[in-house]
Formats: sequence, C-alpha cells, structure tokens
Amino acid sequence: MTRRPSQARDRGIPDATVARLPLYLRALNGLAERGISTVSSEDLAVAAGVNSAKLRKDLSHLGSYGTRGVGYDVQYLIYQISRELGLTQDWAVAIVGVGNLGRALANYGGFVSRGFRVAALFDADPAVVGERLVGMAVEHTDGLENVIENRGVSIVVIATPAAAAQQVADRVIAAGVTSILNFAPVVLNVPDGVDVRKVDLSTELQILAFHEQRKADRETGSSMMAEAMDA
Amino acid sequence: MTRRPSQARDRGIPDATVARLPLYLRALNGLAERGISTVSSEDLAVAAGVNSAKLRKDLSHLGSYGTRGVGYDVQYLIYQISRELGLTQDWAVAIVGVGNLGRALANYGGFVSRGFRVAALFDADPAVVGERLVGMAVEHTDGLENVIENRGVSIVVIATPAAAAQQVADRVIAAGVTSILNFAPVVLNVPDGVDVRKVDLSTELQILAFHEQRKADRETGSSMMAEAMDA
DNA sequence: CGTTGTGAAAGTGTTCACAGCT
DNA sequence: AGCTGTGAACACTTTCACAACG
Repeated sequence: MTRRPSQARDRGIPDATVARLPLYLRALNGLAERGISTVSSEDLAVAAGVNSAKLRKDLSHLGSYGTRGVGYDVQYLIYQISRELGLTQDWAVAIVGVGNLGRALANYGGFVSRGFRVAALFDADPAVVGERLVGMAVEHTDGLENVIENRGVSIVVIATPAAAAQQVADRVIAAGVTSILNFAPVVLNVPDGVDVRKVDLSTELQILAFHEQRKADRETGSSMMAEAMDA
Repeated sequence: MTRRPSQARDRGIPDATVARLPLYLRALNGLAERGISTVSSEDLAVAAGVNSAKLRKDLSHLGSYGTRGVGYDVQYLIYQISRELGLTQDWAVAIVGVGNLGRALANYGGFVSRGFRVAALFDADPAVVGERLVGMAVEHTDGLENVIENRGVSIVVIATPAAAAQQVADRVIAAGVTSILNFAPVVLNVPDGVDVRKVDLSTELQILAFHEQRKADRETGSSMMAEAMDA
C-alpha cells in the first residue's frame, strides 16, 4: 500500500483549504439568501474573512469554476463545494453523552444546516435514558454497537465526561466508525484511518489568555523591555 | 517602528506552539496526579499525542527547562507553561447568551481548571434573566458595558444566535474587551488588536464528512476514478 | 476592461539527526 | 549512557504579481 505522508497528487486538496471550505459555503449561503447570484473573489473573501488570493487558490483546487472578468456563480459554487465536502448525501450522526453539552449540540440549529441528521442519542445514566429530545428518545450506551450498525451511523460526537471518552471511542471504532468529533478534554488514542477532531473550550480560553497577557505586557513597561531585548 | 512580519526575536512564541501548550499542560497535570515527578520528552509527547521532536522544539521556545539525560520536572514545567499562558492570574470571563450552549459552558467543569472565573452571565430574553446558574443570576444584556467595566471582564464568550453575535461583539469591544471566543456561526468583524477565536460545530462536522467521503470513495470503485482522473 | 487562475517567492511549521550536556 | 536543545532539511501555507482569458 503506497502511503505518502498524506496529500499525494491524486486530487489532494490541502488540509488548510478543506478547513476553509465550510466558511466559504456559509458565506455563499448568506449571499444566496440576499438574492446575489454572482460574486467576485474579493467580495466573497471579505464575506468569509480571508484574503482574496487565498480564496482563489483554495477554489482552484476544486476546479475552474469562475469566469474571468466576472466572478463566481453563487449557486454553482455552493453546489460544487457541497459536493466536495460530501454534503450532497446525508450523514447519520450519533451523540454520546446527553449532559448540558450534548443537549446543546442536539438542539443546535435543527442539527446543522444540511447534510447531517441526528440518528441516535446515548447516555450511560438511567435517569436520562428515555428522555425525549429533538423528537428522539435517549438510548442507553449498552446498545451503542447495535444502533450504530443498524442505523448506518458514520460520525460520532463524544460529549461525555473525560473519563468515559476513550472507552466510548474504542467501542464505536470497533463498531466501524471512522470519524469522531470529540468534546471531552482528553487525547483520544485511535488506530490509523480513524479521524478525530477535537473541540476544547479550555484550550481556546488559554490561547486567548496568552494573547491577552501579551497585550497587557505591551502596555505597561514595554519600552523598557524593548530596549533590553534589542541590546 | 520596526515591524517584522510577526514573531521577530523578541520572545515571539510561534502560534502553532501556543496552540499546543494547553495540551501539554493537561498532560502534565495528568502525570502530576499520578504522582510522577519527572518525564522525558518522549513520554510527555505520547501523553499529549504529538511527536517528541515537536514537543522539545515547542518547549525550547519557553526556555531551557529540561535536564539532559533526565527529562523535565513535571511541577516546574507546569508552572512555566501556566506562567507563559497567563494562568497565574485569574481572568474574568463573561458568557453572553444563556441558551443550551451557554448553560453547558457555564457548567463546564467548575468553569475550567484554573485561571478562569465566570464573572457574569447575560441574556436578552427577559424569561431567562434572573435565573440562577452556577451561583449566579443571569443579567440582561442592557447592562453589558457597565458590568464588563465594573468587574474587569477581559474575555467574552459569545453563545448567542448568529443574528445577535456581531452586535454583542461591537458592544463588548466598545467596552474595552479585546479577547472573544465566538460560538455563533458568523464571521465577526473586529478592529485590529482584538483577538477572536471561533468554535464551530458545523465546520468541524463538514471537515469530518469530507474525509469520511474520501475513505468511502477509496473503497468503492477507486481504481475506476483514479484512471478517469489520470487521463 | 476586470477578474480569475497560478507560477514563483516568502513565510511558517515539522521532522530529522546529532552535538552537547548531565 | 541517555536525553535535551537545535541547526539544517523538508513540507506545507500564504502572499505576490501578472499572464491569460472571457
């Protein structure tokens, strides 16, 4: 099995680009709602909060979908990006852990725009099992493997306490899941071929604190420091 | 004013490194709890899920805190990283928007380990205002500016619906806030000097869907596609 | 004309591999 | 003897600037 680091030439869209496609898609949907049918890279870039050269290079990885001198057709670009992201099919998502966060996720905007469907909710707590949420009964984690296979769940969201997350991951991976979105503050150990994305509130706050501290330092006694550093 | 692109020599820690420090800190806290007092870059790297060369280079930006032939002192490194991240002081955080997500955030682990304190909760809905949550009454967003200034809030978490997010951002920035953690699915427009970090469920799911689709393509009819592509 | 698509340059991040220290 | 700290090589990403084209 040829295993180049990643990317390869075979239609490889850079990771940095993939991470921005959802952003463009949202900006395009906003334009479409306002009845705009054509957009230049400059205008779309502003709407998405990036610079226009980057946007053009990103889109060029998908193909040549623009018209020189004119711009991009909004609807057509929405379709192409959706297609590339795999949103033209519906993905069955299971949420494991129905605490505050799990509830928030389940309720979040009809789950999310298009492309995803909450197919199951799980919790280990018998007091929560049976509760109805977004038209769906919470099931006990005992049934995890069966339900995942029967309902074709391909993406699992882990919103359990940290202590339970690795065990949940092991079980859903054993059941065939290869995409996990992890909200628990632990590093999941997974085999090759399984994608994990992590969302971590405390990490984000700590990064903000770092920059905030920098800004504070710069205001008090900064010239002193600068001189000492220059020497 | 000399303005090298960014970084410069003046103590500039690369962004990529800053983003990993919280990870190392968590891994170190785990080791400390298990009574481990010294750790090698290799072991710490495994615990944090990165490779050891990267870990060593990251730590080298903070200073020379290891001992050759031995490793790093766990407590000392915890202190140095905490210091660098600005966690040796307490940051007052305000959460705006007390829906499902806001509640989840407010309840999340006593907010988060150390360094942060929920100083205010705001909502625009009179039905929610007055409700008590983590020992704190939800206040009306009318008082945003006053409360931020009086309680020294320096980080604001926006957990409102998309439509309200920009307006909230404008107001808290006018009140002096320069660090925002945004959970609303919009690109916030902010002036220079204000840091925004964005957490976005639907973006994360879309990125997973992209990779999931790739994996699926590779299993079915991949050779056919590859040939068509090569031509 | 105006705007895309893209080579080339610049900048940033990661990994290798080993000298240097304990 | 073992492990850190780091130059040098490599890989990836962003930005520039302009030729190509509708």
